[in-house]
Amino acid sequence: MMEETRGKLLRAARAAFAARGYAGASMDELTAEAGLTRGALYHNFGDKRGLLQAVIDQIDAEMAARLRAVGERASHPWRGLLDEYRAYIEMAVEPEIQRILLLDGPAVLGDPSLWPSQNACLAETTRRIRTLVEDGAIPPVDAEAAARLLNGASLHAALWIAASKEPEATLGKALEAFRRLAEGLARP
Amino acid sequence: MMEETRGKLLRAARAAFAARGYAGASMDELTAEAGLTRGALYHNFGDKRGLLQAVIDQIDAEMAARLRAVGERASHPWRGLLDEYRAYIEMAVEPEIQRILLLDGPAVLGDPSLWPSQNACLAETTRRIRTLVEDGAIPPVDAEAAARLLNGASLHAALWIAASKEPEATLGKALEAFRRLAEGLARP
DNA sequence: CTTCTCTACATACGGTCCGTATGTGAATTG
DNA sequence: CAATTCACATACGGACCGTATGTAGAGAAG
Repeated sequence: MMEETRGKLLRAARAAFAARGYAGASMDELTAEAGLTRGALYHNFGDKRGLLQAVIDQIDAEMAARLRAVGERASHPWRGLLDEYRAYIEMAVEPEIQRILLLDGPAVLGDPSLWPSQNACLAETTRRIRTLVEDGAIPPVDAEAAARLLNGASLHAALWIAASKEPEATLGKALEAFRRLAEGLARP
Repeated sequence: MMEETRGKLLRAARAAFAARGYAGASMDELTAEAGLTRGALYHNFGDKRGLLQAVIDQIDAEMAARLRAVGERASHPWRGLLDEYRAYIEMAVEPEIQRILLLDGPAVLGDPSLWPSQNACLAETTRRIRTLVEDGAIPPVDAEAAARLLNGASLHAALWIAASKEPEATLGKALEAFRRLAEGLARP
């Protein structure tokens, strides 16, 4: 079964990329870990970049689903936006996501918005901002531009937190500063 | 003269990293381009990462100087902040800076704020925000947190612009959204 | 039932690249 | 003038990626 092979390789690749980084991950080791050889890998994913792309698509989809769930649980649309970004930052602190999606991904594959996965995370936050504008909850703004900037801010916050000695305190500072910035969107 | 050798290698490395990316740049080619061999490189910079570090320190210092110059030319402190970030975004669109400092740098060396260069750019914008707070121009805010988020937003804006079909229009959208976010800092 | 083809991998090979170990000529020091 | 150090060159080993080739099994064709 080919689908099973792909699954095994994806799991092994996620673990290897997360643990050693894209450049440091050996395809021989990684495939052996999955009980296969590089032949299977090149047959299914084309090359090493293709494998990274597949891993990223998977992670991106998972993150977008988590974001949407968080946003939908919120009592108020504006609160939903803040909750989503809090969740985004917290996810971006996870080593696997940070290493693969935020550091290696852009370096190897270039601008995330050009990825085939279409960057589901970005689409999700863009959609939410657009909804806020359409509902009149915030003044008109280019939703994609705002989402991109807020995503960038969140991502940097996550790098900061991950490298911090006191992650909890740093998270608090980052969230407070983020709220201030986001409120710039809410004012006329 | 050792300083001259370092200079030659740094120039060649900047060009090679910018053109082919860190992973794609061959140290044999790069050193040959400088009229030297890998021996000189390992003697002066330790390893490939050390060379990247040196290149990044150089670029970072240049950017910080440019930022400071822009900020000081401004008529008003708040305007200085906006001008600085406009300049930051415009610099971050330059292929050399984007490729080396923003994409490969974090992937290879990790969080920029931990770099020996101390990230002069971040220090510069942090200093400017702190000044605004101390002068009472904006309400109190954690200057480092705000600077990190705004830098992250700018960086993402630059990636967006660089990948855009119509960079000028995209730059306009990004700057407008950025102004909105920054104004969140200015309100009580 | 036989044969042929096609698929999904495995194996083999070549070339590139990095880091280190070693060599070397010039400058410096005592 | 001998000895040492420095700044760089050369040589070597090992790892890794991509491709070319091999192969066992399944299904189609006749």
